[in-house]
Amino acid sequence: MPTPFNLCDIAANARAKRERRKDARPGELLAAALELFVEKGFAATRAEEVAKRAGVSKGTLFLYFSSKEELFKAVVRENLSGRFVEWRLELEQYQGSSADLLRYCVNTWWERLGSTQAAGISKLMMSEAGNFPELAAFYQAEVIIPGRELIRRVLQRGIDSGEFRPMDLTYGVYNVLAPMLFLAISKHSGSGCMPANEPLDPVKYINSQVDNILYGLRARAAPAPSPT
Amino acid sequence: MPTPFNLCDIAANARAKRERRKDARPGELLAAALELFVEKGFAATRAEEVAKRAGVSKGTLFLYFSSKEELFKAVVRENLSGRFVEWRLELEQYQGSSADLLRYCVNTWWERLGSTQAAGISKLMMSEAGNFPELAAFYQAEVIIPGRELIRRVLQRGIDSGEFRPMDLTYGVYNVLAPMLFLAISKHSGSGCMPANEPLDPVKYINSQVDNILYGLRARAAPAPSPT
Amino acid sequence: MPTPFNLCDIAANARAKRERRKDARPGELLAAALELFVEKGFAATRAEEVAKRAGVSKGTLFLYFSSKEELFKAVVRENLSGRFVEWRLELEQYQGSSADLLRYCVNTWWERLGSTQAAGISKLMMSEAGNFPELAAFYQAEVIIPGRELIRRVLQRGIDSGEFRPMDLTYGVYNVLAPMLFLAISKHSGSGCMPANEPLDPVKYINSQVDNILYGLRARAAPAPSPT
Amino acid sequence: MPTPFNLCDIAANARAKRERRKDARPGELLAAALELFVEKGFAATRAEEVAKRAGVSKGTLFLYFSSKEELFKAVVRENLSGRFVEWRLELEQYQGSSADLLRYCVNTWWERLGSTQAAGISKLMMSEAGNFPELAAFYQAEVIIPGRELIRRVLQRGIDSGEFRPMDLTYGVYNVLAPMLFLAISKHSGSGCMPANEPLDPVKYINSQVDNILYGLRARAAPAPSPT
DNA sequence: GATGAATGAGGCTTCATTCAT
DNA sequence: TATGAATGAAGCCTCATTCAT
Repeated sequence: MPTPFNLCDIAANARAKRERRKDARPGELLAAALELFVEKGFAATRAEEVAKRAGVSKGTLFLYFSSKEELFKAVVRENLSGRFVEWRLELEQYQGSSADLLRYCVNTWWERLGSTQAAGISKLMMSEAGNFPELAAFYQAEVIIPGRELIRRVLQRGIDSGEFRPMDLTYGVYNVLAPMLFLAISKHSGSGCMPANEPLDPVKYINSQVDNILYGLRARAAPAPSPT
Repeated sequence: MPTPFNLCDIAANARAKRERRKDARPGELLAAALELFVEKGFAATRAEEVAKRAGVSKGTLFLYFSSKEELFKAVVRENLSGRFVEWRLELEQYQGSSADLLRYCVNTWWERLGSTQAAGISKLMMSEAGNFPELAAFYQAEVIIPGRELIRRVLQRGIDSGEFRPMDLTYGVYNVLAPMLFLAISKHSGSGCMPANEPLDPVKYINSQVDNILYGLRARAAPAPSPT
Repeated sequence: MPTPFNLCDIAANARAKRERRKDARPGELLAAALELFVEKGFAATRAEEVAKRAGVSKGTLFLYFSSKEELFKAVVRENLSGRFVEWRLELEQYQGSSADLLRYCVNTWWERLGSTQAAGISKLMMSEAGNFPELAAFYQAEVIIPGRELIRRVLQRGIDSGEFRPMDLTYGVYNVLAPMLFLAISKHSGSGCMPANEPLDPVKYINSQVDNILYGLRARAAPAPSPT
Repeated sequence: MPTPFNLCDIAANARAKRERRKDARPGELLAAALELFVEKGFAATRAEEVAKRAGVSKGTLFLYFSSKEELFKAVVRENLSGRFVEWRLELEQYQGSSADLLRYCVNTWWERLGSTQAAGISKLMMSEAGNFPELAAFYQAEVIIPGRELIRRVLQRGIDSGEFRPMDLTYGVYNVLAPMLFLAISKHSGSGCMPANEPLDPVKYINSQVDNILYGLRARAAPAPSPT
């Protein structure tokens, strides 16, 4: 381009640079939103702060997401719902014992989700679902139902193969889900849950829990019947 | 009634009624606050709505509690902190086996706390602790520390008597706490946690969990070592 | 009265004691109100705090004064308006020179009013008159007009006797009033007026000011004319 | 205009106008705030009314000033603190006699500050300092200390040159300050201070006061000693 | 007369969302 | 597209005044 620079050239140049970064915008906003939603919760996170952390202005946020609720849904899709398909495939192709699969399953969850910011979304939904019914319905359909189904399949596999005792899976899944959710919650609840001077070591905790679960699941004589 | 009424009787009677009403106010406000805090969370609960549900005006609330935070602390004291003393005594006087004590303990918790509104406070703290540091510190000192101590004592009792295997109690307590907290959370998280069409039956869930825990705790050969 | 004491007797006894103190009530309330009005201003003084300082309940305050404004008027009457009559008599009977009378006058003002809480009312009116027009009108009629008149008489006496130079008294009175008001203000303005580390010594200040005033008032050749 | 308009020109122009508007906002708000603070006092001025008088909404005010107190500080900086530097320079370069400097000084004060709204701030601080300690400390440091220092220098100059008699400057400054403050107060106190039918003519008042001051300051035999 | 519980209007401040540029 | 100034509804808390007792 020849020399006679003018303001319009500069503007055009700026516009070009802007457009080059344009595609990255939603991703940067989603990352910033994830961090802040997990840190402060949905209601307590200010739209302006999300924008600032993503390096854009408040107006730009609403250019990409029509409201704070839509931003949240996009965060859930990006970090949770979108991953169930590949995960299900992986579990279906697992070759070892069902006990190993369960252990693998929980550890994998920890590595890929539980230990990341994404786990904070679970904690968040538990407290804010009541105040934001539309978000609750969305989360229910996109995350909770598919997630439970995954665990159910692993347990059913163990029962079918004779490794696990027969059980009512509707409750059985919670033997697995409860410790996972609890760990996720405790990692994101600061002093609201755990004494500050005794933080939980996640790997130790997971192994302690899986040991317990497997004791309970293994096929053998029933435990002393509960006195109900 | 045959005795002769006079003005003094009437005045005394009136004053008594007035004072009875005054004495009832804090309790009514605390009950309304507990409901709303559990239903909506701390930040999302409006002071005016607490007052309305207690049948008084906005100003009256601040006559009894100097701020929303103080109201919350009072709710915690009324429903949680205040009960630890008698509970500890009860556990110390228990005569049966430690396995029975543990089962009794968890079931009692469910009857007296877990199944009541009070359990919602635990869920609430997990999400709002980060946004209200002073409340978090208060809750930590008044509820979390004493609660963990109670569980720890029960497990230690079983270890000392040879019923339970030796273990690192810092993690052991979570084998008990995690299912309790999870149940408390799931009962107060609406659709944020549990599928709406398959609600958790608490008693079944608790027995399922205690069975598992006791399998894990019983003194015997260690389980297959976790592959870490 | 014969023996059969009952609750009504006790009540009657209490009522008697109450009535014995009844006449003192308004005075105690006025004293408390003066203190607080001077300390905090009219708008910033809470009715309840006046009542508490007087040792009665909030309701009692409104029993004796129908509103906060009426309470203020009563304070002004008690502490300012009511004293002008005797003061005027005293000045009219003064025997010495007019210079001495002026010095006596200012020093007396300091002893009886300026150094007391009452002086704070003047400061108060200057700032709150605009927000409370009815109080302003009241104060104007009951205090400002009579007070100016007193000074004017002293100066006129000096002019008539040839001690003071002739002057426009409408402005002349301010040569006297300004330092008095300034002193009153500075004593009641805390750090709003005077540097905290150099408080004003009232007696030194008054003498310094009267010296200056008398220089200016004495009958003699006019000063270098102001260049207007 | 013959030159070819293009989009860039239009955009640049628009941005310029917008920014001109933005830059004007703080000034408009400060002007409105000054008026209202002087008229009603700090506590009695409602933030919303400041906004309305500046032609913006309540929210906009807090966009520029984080709280009512910060707004007030900005008003003080804009109208008082910010002017001391240039004023001190001006006084230091004055060439005439110290008597003339003093007269010039007081008249200049009247023209630039005393006769403007800014003088109302002084009155305001005297009454509200006690209720807003942080504002009091700010005003003390930014206005009172520097202001006194200015007067002190003028008097010291006269003493050094032999025009004025030696004196304790700590009290001497009040011979000058008192009439100035009194005038400022009386102009902004409405009927709280001055009889409505005899308003003070500031120039006459000032000259009357300066005449008096200079009589008192001139180097010569001491006045008749005060009888203390 | 005396009490103090109750009221509710009013003030400061926050923040999601809009829109002119 | 991108900006960020502007809006105004909503929430917490205060306090003069009322009134049943």
